[in-house]
Amino acid sequence: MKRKPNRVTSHVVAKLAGVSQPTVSRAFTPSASIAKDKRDRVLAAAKQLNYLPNSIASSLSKAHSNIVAVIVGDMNNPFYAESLEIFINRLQATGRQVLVFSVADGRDCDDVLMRALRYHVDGVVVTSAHLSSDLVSLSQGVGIPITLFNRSTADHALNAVLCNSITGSEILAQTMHDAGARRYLIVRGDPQGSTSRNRVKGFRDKLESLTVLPDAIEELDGGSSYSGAFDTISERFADKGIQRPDAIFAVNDIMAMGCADALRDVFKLRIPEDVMLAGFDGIRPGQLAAYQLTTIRQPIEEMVEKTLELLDQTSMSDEDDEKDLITQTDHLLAGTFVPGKTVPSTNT
Amino acid sequence: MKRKPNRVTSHVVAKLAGVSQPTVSRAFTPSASIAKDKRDRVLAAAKQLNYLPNSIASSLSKAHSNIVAVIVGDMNNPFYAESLEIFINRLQATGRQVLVFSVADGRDCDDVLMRALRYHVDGVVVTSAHLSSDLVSLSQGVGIPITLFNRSTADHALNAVLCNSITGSEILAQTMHDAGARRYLIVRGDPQGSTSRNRVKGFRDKLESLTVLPDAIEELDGGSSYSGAFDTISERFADKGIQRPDAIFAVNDIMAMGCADALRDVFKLRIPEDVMLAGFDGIRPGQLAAYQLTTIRQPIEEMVEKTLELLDQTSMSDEDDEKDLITQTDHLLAGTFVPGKTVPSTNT
DNA sequence: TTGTAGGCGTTATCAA
DNA sequence: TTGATAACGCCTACAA
Repeated sequence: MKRKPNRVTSHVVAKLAGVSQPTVSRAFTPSASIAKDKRDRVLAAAKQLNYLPNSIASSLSKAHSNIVAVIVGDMNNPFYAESLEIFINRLQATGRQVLVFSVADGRDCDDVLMRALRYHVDGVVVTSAHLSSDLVSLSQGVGIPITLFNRSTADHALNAVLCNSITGSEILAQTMHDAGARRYLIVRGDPQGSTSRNRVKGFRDKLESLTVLPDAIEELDGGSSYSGAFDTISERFADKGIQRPDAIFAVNDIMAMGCADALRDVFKLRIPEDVMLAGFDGIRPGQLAAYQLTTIRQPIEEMVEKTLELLDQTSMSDEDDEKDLITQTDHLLAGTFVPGKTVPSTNT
Repeated sequence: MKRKPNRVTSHVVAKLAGVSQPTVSRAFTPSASIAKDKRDRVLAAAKQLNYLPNSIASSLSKAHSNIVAVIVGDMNNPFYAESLEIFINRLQATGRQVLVFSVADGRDCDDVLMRALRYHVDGVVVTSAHLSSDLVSLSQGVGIPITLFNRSTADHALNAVLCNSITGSEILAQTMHDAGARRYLIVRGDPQGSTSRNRVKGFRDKLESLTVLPDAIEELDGGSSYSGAFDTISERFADKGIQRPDAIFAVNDIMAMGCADALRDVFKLRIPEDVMLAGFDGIRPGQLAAYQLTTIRQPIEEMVEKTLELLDQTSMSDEDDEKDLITQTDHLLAGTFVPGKTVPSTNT
């Protein structure tokens, strides 16, 4: 159980450079005040010895770790893959690193969050799954800020950054209605998830205000995935007895893609001539030539920016005075309507 | 600059539980020998105080961090997104965390690797970009193992895990040849990358052994991306003067998808009737109804498993005796031929 | 600008 | 099994 032989620490470098250990530390701190020649001497010694400052030790003495945890759910949904990449790039650009965690589906999010907290990360971004309120209060006790991304909690216990699902869905409902849709099918995602619920609600409410009768609106579960939606459509359209919808709203693009493929390949239906289709998210593959979905694009870049901003604010705030806490709330950003080719355009 | 007020450490818990500080540590170590009643008392106190063991401090005392760094290149290529997810799941399952880094295109990989090394990670997985030999030797000096994933180095300075590109490409060449292809177009990826080079080589060599003449084989750059390949095909096929190929081999699926869309949507060509097409990787979107690519599926799960195995072996090995070092080499795993529908089948 | 001394929160060592 | 004590490698005082 011997220690590694070549553990080269700042002390070793200091000795070689003929300076004190803190001077080595200063040489690696851009803002520190140190004589140029000493810094050069230290850096030379460091290079010679293959010395790298130990960020772990640094994190221990400083209060923060320069690490942000990101908890992702379904990486098969390009929306989350794209988001993750942007988080990584933004954080890297500001000298921070990303500790990623993946949560299968439902419950083990708590476990994963606990791990993140143990690393004393500077903040946690949750893009998926539900947190138990125990864990939320724990994180607040420990003083690590959490921000939800693309979802929110009923009680607004946490900051959340989202694209405005309601207004987005309303636009899609209006567009389909204008294009002459009469019978609607909504393919929802996780019924527990706030995002799917809001999108469904926005869509339904808008249709209602357009005097579409409730029994002209059908709703099915698409499991939030390509294959789930594919199967749902396959099953629904297989039954020729029931009247088919002429407009389908999938609450996210990945499901819309599943719908599109089922409609075209299994039932030889044309989109939008036979059935019109809309999605939500604006993911890249949904805009490929094979799909060109009519959808709402989430402003991912801005959402990421906002999320990080909130984390920083929250961690800045001194938790001495409880009353001074930043109010936890939802932050809604507007999405962009993408016309696409899966709903006929009417204004030309 | 006051410290956080509620810093609850093992000392605090120890005091409340009426034990010594190391006993608290033991209570959180499954394998430690500690009386059951004491452990219970400690855990109760910990819960009451919202105490979580500080993994950063733990990493400092122990020699390792339980963190593995994964450097990803192009997250828009689902192959890497899928791989990353599997790495995360595997590592999480074994009690380790993943620090992800993203490398834009070429050069800044060194910077990112340096950061990883500073965190004294247990290992580094590189799925993209080129490492300077300086950095490689630095990492070896520091004693942190690096394994390449889906790429290799010319000098075998590092362990690498790859799918056998040569044999895979040979199968594709044979299949297309059997299907009656006469004029071939290879769409390559990064010409610097070992993976693209090997796939091109395997394909060409096989064609040569089938007595296809070199001037019946064309090669173009597809930039390793959907849009790059889309553009390349668009440009090439726009020129009707030059004879068109009747078979296209894109060295990865994401480019094959770009080729497919360009062929179908821009030039109204049918696949495989007018042009046959093959990819490589076996990514999920490439098997969607809209594409159903003929391709080679990389055994990602096994590749990940092997990669982690190599990291563990290397970090186990005592670096006292230089001679005992595990030999760095390429580890080739076999891919699976996926028939798909973009090359006509001939055996039925 | 530089060096000395102490602390960050944990695990390892060694007696008891 | 338990507790005292010493690392782990850095940063932040503070004094020179």
